[in-house]
Amino acid sequence: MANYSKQREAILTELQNRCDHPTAAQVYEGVRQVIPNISLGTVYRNLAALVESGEILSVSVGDGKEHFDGDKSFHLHLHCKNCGAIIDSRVEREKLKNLADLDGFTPENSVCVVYGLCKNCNKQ
Amino acid sequence: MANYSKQREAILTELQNRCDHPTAAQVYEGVRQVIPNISLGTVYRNLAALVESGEILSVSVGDGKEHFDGDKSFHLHLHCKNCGAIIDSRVEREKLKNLADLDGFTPENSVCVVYGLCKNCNKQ
DNA sequence: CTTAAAAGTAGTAATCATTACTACTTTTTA
DNA sequence: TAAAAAGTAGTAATGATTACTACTTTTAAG
Repeated sequence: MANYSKQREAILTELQNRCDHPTAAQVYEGVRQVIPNISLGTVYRNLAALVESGEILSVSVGDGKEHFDGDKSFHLHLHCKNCGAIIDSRVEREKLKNLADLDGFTPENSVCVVYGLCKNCNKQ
Repeated sequence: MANYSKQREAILTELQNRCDHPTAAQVYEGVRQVIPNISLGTVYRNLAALVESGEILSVSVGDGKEHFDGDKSFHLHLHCKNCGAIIDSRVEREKLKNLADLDGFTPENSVCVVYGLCKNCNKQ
């Protein structure tokens, strides 16, 4: 039934080859090295499909752009409100309690979002 | 030095009086009951200021809009990918490990973002 | 094979949440 | 009490994302 296209593969590969959290536009720039005439719309459509199929994660930090993450293992995203950096942190879950000692990062707040299906939507 | 205005107070009150996670447009609609000619721009500006000062939280779930939360105590946000609902969950932190048993919510993925200042930006 | 339906794409136009801007009002402070 | 500072309403502009159209690639059936 199809979910193959060299564009989608290039997009997934691009995401898995980098360890930051690129936006759609950044993924587009990266993939253009391989497929020069790929369309930005194609990047958006395939990123959405990859999120939907669970192959990648979408990370929203509130900077107006959606970020994407090829690493699906559980980790925190430390977002600097000054420079906008998004830093991965594999802190033990215990430390989630008081949010201290995050490699020099000074935490102020945290927001956790769990994606899935609610009780009502589960029953169809 | 100012951070008073009846508009800002009305916006904060609106957020604290409701227990959902309204968007800027929804806050605007609510506050208009009290200040009918308030401007949408004023709502955006004050929401940003309230987030900056730490009085409210911004919650991004990846639906293209920013949501705001007057409840700053730690809790999970369960986001249904079907109906878009954002449900509060005060699950014990232990359960973060396997993300099961969230009141009938079927979890697929989770993303946690910690806001603050990174090591570099800390040193000015 | 080969051909028609299905799925995907490039490129462009449209949408819409958010931000910027301007003239005006309220608050502060000296 | 008057001038500077901060905030506001209303509108215009921005920019990330989505929709749309004509075209290409893939799939599947005879």
